[in-house]
Amino acid sequence: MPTDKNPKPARPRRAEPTAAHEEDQRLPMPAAAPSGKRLQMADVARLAGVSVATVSRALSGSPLISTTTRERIEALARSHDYSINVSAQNLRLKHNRTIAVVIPYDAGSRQPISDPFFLAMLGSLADALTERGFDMLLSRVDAESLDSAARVVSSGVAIGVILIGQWRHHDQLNELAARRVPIVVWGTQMPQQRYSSVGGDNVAGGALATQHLLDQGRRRIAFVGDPALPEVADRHSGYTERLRAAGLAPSAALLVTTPFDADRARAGITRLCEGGTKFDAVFACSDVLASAAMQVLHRFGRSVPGDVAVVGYDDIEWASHSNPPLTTIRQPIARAGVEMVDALLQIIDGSNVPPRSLPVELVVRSSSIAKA
Amino acid sequence: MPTDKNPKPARPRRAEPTAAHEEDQRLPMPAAAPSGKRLQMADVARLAGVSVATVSRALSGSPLISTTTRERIEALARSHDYSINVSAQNLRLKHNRTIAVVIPYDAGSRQPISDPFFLAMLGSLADALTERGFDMLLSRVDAESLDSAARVVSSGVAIGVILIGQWRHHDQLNELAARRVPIVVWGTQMPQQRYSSVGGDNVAGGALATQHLLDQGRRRIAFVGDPALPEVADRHSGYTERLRAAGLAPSAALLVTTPFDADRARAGITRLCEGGTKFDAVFACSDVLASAAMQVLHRFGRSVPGDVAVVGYDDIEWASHSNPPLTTIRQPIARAGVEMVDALLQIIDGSNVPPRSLPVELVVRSSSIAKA
DNA sequence: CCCTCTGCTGCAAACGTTTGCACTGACCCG
DNA sequence: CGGGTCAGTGCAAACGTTTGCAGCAGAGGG
Repeated sequence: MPTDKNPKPARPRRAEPTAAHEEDQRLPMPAAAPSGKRLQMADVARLAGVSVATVSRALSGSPLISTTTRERIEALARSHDYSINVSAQNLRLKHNRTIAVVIPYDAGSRQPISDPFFLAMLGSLADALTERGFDMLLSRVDAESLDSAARVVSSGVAIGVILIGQWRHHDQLNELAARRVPIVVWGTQMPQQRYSSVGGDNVAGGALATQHLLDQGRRRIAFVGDPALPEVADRHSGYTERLRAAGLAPSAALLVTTPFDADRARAGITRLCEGGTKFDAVFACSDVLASAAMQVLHRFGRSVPGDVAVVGYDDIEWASHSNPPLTTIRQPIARAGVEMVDALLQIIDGSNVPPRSLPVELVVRSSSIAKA
Repeated sequence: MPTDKNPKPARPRRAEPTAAHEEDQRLPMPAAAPSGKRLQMADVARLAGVSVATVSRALSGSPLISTTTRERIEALARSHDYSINVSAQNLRLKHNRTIAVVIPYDAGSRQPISDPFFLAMLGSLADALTERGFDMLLSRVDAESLDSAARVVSSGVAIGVILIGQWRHHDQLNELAARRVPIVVWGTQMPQQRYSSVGGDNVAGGALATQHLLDQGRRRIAFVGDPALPEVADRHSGYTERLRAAGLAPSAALLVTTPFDADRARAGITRLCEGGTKFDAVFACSDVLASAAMQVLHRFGRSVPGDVAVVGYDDIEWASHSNPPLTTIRQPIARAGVEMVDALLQIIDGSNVPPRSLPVELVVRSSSIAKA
């Protein structure tokens, strides 16, 4: 009974005639009425015989409402499956529970959304946000105009931004932070950084991988990645540091500079194989790159790990399924999601959150272990 | 000059005193004011010396506004980086540009969000939605109470739902559709289906894979997957159909029933290998499953493709990098995103969209080709 | 019997847009 | 010069909530 028997004729509100019988014949309506009309708080109030204020308070759990009334209203709302209009609520509250996750779309340095590591991170964030009762708005923005990411918060759609994606956009990010846009980015800490970041400990990761290869008796370790990217730079410094500690000099000939893109990586590694440089190991800055390396090596008839030991980075799902299973540096993906959400929430509360670095871990599988 | 020289003293609106100098000292404010105060349409109007109505029209491109005025206002808005309050707009317009993408979280039949195929689909949807100017709200909901997915639209947060994920929730979905929730699901068409779906042509996919293996001279083809899932059932029927056409009888001993989960798949295939059943090929219902199969086969000393040919499904990124590269059925992921968005938009416009089936394609790589 | 207090509830004013309608000049035509 | 059209603008009423404040009934104390 949508229309109660309450007289109250002086109610020129709006049409809403013939409420009931227009919900199964939707042809007459040109394009509107995807769902007839949704009922709102006022309807619930009428049904319950109370005012909207009471309904509002009841549903929000205000202590001002008696338990009996609250329960009656809750039951009513549920049975009519009423759900509160979030736009109106957000407008009134000047607040919401949405976090924007943006993946910069960088036409230049290719790391399209298909990269499994990013996608896994996305999953992790989705879980972390759901866990804490936030909605996740996923956006793809042009990396060149990152501040369009700020719009999502300045327009009140979301209360903060989590940025994942390889970045060389330090300055833009600093500017965003200066404009008080709550933001957390996945990446390495950089000098003069005014925004918050969460990332794996890339220096340690690079060192771990390199040391492991050295421990296997490898001496000529190729490095695959683009040191122009901050995270890769850190991994590279861990790499050189370990080499030096072992009394070895890093060789430029062993550096394969390539973005996080399988095709480009294959090309680079092919050049390495074709060149005269000898090498007995590869440290690749992502598992995708390591996979590319293994493919090329296979094509050149060099066995893994017999002739060349390979270590990757990230420990994506695939790493354990590859043939041979890939030794790699595990990034704490699940924890990363939680930490980023935590950090962002603190920033929104006004705290100043210093960059965090999460521990990484060497996962030894067979791609780096000589059978001998 | 935030406060203009316009007298207008009778304006008891709200505080907003000392507008300028409270934006860099935010300590006094307890927890609010993460960004001072954001300026709104009224501010822009004041700055421009016009009414809010004019600003609203100018920014929305109404033809009622003269070009000069519009440009002046646009410039003003941009320079003060004003962005319109979306909550207010949505409230007034009773409409928005957000689509919810939900990935059911099914504790039972495991296909966690880490599955690369789903993640790729997510990326595809993100791109398709961005393309068309929609925001994407990503939700994880318990598959058992799928109708909580309806809340997102009945509360006005989104105007429609795209559901991706393996499902055995036909009835719940029918009920959602009956409640006029605009929804599109990724999957196979089923009898008595009242909701819209988009999916690959699973029967054809199963047939394609099977025929290919038959063409390679394989006769005892194991099927890996769980035919209780509608999509897998279709693939299985394509498989049996081709077998029969070749004069072979499908054997229950060659069916490895397993969910889309690498560990469970490994266990199942291990049992197959240990059992006495002979087989010379594997058709796995996802690339992840195929990968698991190849691992187990390797462990049992059976070569791929020499002893056993393997064909997967999906053609995820990994498939081409595997060793040996995996023959597989390619699902048109990029197109899937576009089609689902299209379908949903049509539904929202009131059309009735029949289920769509997208063509799949056999991608031959070395995992199925005997070197002989 | 009056007053206060407590425990609920309702009224009405925001929140920041959009848009129907009314209005104002300017211009043109007869 | 009157009347009509027209382009451009402003007023004010929604949109569906939340919440400060006021009201009101009943209990209890003086």
